[in-house]
Amino acid sequence: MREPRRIPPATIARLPLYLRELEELGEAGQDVVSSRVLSELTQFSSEQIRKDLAYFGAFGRRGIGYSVGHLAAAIRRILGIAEEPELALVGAGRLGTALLRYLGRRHAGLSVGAVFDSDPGKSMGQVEGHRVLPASAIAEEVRQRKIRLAAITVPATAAQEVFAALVEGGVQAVLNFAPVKLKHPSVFVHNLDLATELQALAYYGQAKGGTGRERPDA
Amino acid sequence: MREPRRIPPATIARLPLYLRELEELGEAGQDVVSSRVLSELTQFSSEQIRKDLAYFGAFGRRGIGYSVGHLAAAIRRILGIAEEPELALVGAGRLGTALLRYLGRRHAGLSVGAVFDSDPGKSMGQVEGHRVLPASAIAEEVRQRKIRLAAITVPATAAQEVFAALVEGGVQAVLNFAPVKLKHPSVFVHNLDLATELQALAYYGQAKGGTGRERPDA
DNA sequence: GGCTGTGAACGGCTTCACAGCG
DNA sequence: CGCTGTGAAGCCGTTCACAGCC
Repeated sequence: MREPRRIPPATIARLPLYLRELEELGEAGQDVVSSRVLSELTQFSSEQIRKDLAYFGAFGRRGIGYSVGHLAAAIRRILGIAEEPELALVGAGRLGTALLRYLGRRHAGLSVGAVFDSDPGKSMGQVEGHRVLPASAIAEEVRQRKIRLAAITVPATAAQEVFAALVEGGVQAVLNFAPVKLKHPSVFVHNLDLATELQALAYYGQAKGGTGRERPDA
Repeated sequence: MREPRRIPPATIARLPLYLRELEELGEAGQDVVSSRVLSELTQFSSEQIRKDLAYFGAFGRRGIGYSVGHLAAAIRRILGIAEEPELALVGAGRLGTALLRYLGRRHAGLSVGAVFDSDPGKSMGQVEGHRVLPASAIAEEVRQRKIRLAAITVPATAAQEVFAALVEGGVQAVLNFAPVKLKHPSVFVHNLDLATELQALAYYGQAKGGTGRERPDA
């Protein structure tokens, strides 16, 4: 079975975590790894790991395990980070800068294609080594550079407008940190509000609330 | 049916989003809201909203809808943010500072109880109006102030150690941004690696990858 | 008539059990 | 014998359909 119409989103969300462990194993000199070992590292069941990978093909060798290097390369291809796609970042505030640092420090397979900010002061300068363009240039710049990925780290009031410009420029997938639910029929949006995450966390911090188990999805 | 043993995590994750819309409705002067209207605002189905709320009791009036104020208060109680619990933040870098700003700007129902950083320079100063304590003080400070919630925004190498100190201090729930999978049998952990999120996003930014639909879980 | 609350049906993800190779 | 790959079963959350109230 190769690449059915639709892969479970839960599977896609786990692939980067497998990749993270594979890269560590590779740096440690490991050539081969079994789903059992990956299971211990990631805390996902070994069957689940095998099933996730099987959606995309047969990468392992029976009786042996998976080649660390080959599997990592396969996951990068699947995720589309093998060719280092460019990311557009809108909002060069604290959170945006934090993201730029993350990407600069670790090699995630993503490059920063463009950084935007509506603040003229920031628009003139540089942030984390990237030139900052004015928000008014979003649509054109994104289109010209054929950027498909974007992250929005602007205040709530600006998010909708910025999103429209990104969509106009042809962006295909957006990670939105602003506390506004963005939606579009043909663009993938992942809304990730940090305040909301903390509020959900609070539930599990209550005496009676949490069972002590880890959250199953993350 | 009132408060069964275990509430679906997906339900808990949606409650803050309902709350966000309820607060906006309240500021707009709305007294009553139907699950239909909440559905349009949040993009979750009205049945799902009703079912989520029904886990905790019957808050609505048939034929009328839900009282905006009462429902908001109920959700705050359920999440445990009615009494404004304190949060411990470890790591006063870019991301940590961004989080502090988020919490300062919006009233999320959480207060910042303590901020820690291993950098002596930061430990002496203030960040976003909060005094920064040395990482060595984590366990004792958390225990003394009875802090149950924590966020970790430190580099990967420090995360495990910091986590151990928080657990020692008696923390009950942790939001971990470091690219390390933290786990503990009696403490709830939500691992949220931003680089990982971006890598998963890349999948949906591919030509063939995404169907254009929004991610169902967020 | 409108809207909530909820058992039943449905669907999708996970777990189980095992067949298939090395 | 070890480990992968996979149909089948189980489970959990969402959707459906409707009863119950206002």
